[in-house]
Amino acid sequence: MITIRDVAKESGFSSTTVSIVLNNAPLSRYIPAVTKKRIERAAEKLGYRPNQFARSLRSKRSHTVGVMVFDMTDPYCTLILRGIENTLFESSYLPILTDVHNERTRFERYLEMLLDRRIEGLIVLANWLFVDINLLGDLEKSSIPIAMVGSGLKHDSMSSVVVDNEVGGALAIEHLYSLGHRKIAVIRGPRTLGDSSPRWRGIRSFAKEAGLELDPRLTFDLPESRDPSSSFQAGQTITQDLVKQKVPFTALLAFDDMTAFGAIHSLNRAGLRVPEHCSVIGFDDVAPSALYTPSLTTVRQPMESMGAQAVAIVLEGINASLAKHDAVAVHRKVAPELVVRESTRKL
Amino acid sequence: MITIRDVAKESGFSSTTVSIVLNNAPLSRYIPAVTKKRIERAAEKLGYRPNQFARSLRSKRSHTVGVMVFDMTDPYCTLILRGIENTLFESSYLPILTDVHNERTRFERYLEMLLDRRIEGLIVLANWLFVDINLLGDLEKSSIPIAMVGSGLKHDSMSSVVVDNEVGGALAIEHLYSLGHRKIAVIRGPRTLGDSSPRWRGIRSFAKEAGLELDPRLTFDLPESRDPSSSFQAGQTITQDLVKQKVPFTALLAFDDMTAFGAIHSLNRAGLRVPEHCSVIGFDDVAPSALYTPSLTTVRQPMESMGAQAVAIVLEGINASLAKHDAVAVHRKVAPELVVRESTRKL
DNA sequence: TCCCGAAGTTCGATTTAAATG
DNA sequence: GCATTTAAATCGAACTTCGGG
Repeated sequence: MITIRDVAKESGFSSTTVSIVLNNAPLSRYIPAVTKKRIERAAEKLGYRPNQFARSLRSKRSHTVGVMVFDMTDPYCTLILRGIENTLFESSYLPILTDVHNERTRFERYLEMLLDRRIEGLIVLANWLFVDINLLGDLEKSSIPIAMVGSGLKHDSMSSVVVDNEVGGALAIEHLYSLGHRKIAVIRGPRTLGDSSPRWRGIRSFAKEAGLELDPRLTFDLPESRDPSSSFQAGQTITQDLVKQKVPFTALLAFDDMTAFGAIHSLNRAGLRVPEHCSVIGFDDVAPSALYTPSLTTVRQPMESMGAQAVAIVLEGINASLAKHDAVAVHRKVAPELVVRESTRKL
Repeated sequence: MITIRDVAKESGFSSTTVSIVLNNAPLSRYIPAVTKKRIERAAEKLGYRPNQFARSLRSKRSHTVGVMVFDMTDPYCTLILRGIENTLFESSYLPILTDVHNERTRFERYLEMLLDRRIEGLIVLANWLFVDINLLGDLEKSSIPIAMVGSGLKHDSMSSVVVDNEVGGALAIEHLYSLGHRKIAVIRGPRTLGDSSPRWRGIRSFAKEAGLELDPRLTFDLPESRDPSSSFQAGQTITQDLVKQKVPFTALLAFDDMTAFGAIHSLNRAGLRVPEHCSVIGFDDVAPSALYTPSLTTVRQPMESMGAQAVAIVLEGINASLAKHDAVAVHRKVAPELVVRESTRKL
């Protein structure tokens, strides 16, 4: 390996000067262009790459951001991760991605590993359940900027980026309503999931305003579960029961896209075609939704952008602490967007 | 921050002894239990965490493995990544995940960043196209163990883990044949993709053996593209043309699951129900396949296991180089598995 | 020679303080 | 004081050498 001393020897200057020149340090403005040229040429010639460990040891910076996902296999993560990765790349930060599988021990172990690597910021993708207060305590004391994506907990030492669930819920029901649907089945999210109640609030407040009645016999809750793909299963069984119940309905509003997939599956089994016999709308717009048969009408979360915003917040936090002003936590609520595809149609 | 010297002071021993005890170094067998206890207690009490930069600087080890994905949004990646993550976690290695978006510049930049961080091994997830010889050259000279997952290139300085495409192709056609199908449309992979030709070879050799005739008018190729989701599009348009062509067929064998989704979509549009009017089989068994309507019969790649195997190979390589024996590249071909679901049925 | 522990060097960079003309 | 350069201290752990019992 080539060290800074090799470059010093090759260029004929001291390693101090080499360091100053190659880092464009403040002092470098005193250094004449010829010297710089010679040093740069020497470094180039030798293929010098500074040792990051030595550099980090001295400077106490890692140029690294930790990313914790609660479950990678959830398609909800994919695009958010891409947004994160893209934005970090532009700033030359390297992400360290960890997947905690919704397990507490994994969470703790990974958090420790990340802090050991001196990550300068942390992004938490809390895509599904798992809201543990103690756990947040562990995070707080780390004193690095933290942003949570996709979970509504407002904590004042951690920033957050969430979709506006209330608006989203309203958007969904409004779409069905405007297509002429009046008997609408609703599958709400699990009670303890932060997204569930605001989304339901949005639905109810639109219904009230429009004079639409939501039949309690057509309203269901997803069960609690730490497995995101379970919402497919639950969507299936709930819809089975719904059909058996014989209370008529012409549309179904699902808590998320996975639930919608499960619902469509069961509707088909029962001989009900989507959208001919029943319209179905989801939430999220995960990647498979566009590829489904029929392609799914849904309320999109701008996931890539949410990831990008989380990074922006964390990077600002890092810069603030470098400049010794301390940044306060930011809470951003982003607007969802209705995406109309094939699974809904006029009554 | 608490340093080793603080622990030394607290425990009353020198930092040398502390280092020896805490790392369980060879010399530690001379150190009496009481000393160890006292040092461990002091470390515990102070909450000592060794500085990884200092440690790595000295030991020249990073306990880090690089993972390069060619396109994260490809659902094919998800489970492989989980397999990788799981296995690395067990060995206390930390993955650094990079997504090169199928772009050469990103590839180069990330490779540089990873090598700068002194990754001890590299896993490349070459899920889709992009086979560039020069690029492999860049990799080779890095002299760390490398394993490629999902791409068939046999390079003798890099290990690889791939599914047995020939067996897989045969499995797929055999399934359709055994259900009584004789007029089978086939959508092959892109010509330049490594997986395409062995898969086709498997199909043909089974057909030959079984006396099944493959009508050239029912055989198509996916176009080249660097976007994995394009195979959905291509599957759609090819199937549209196929239907228009009016050459009768009762089953369709798609290159991969995405293609199958596109095909099902177009069949539905044309009023052909799957599997009632046409059976469809895919390849890969990506996560959405189980959730599709109808759920997709497919040939599964054991992706999680493939990821795990890649890690195992790389870790072996690392250990070998630590022990000064040099490891040779390993090429593993793993067996695919037929997964029968709803999209195929007896004629 | 075996056991126990410490002093001092090293890893490769950054940074401070200081020396030159 | 100014422009230019550098010797030496520093970051925190690991390892080599050495000394005393």
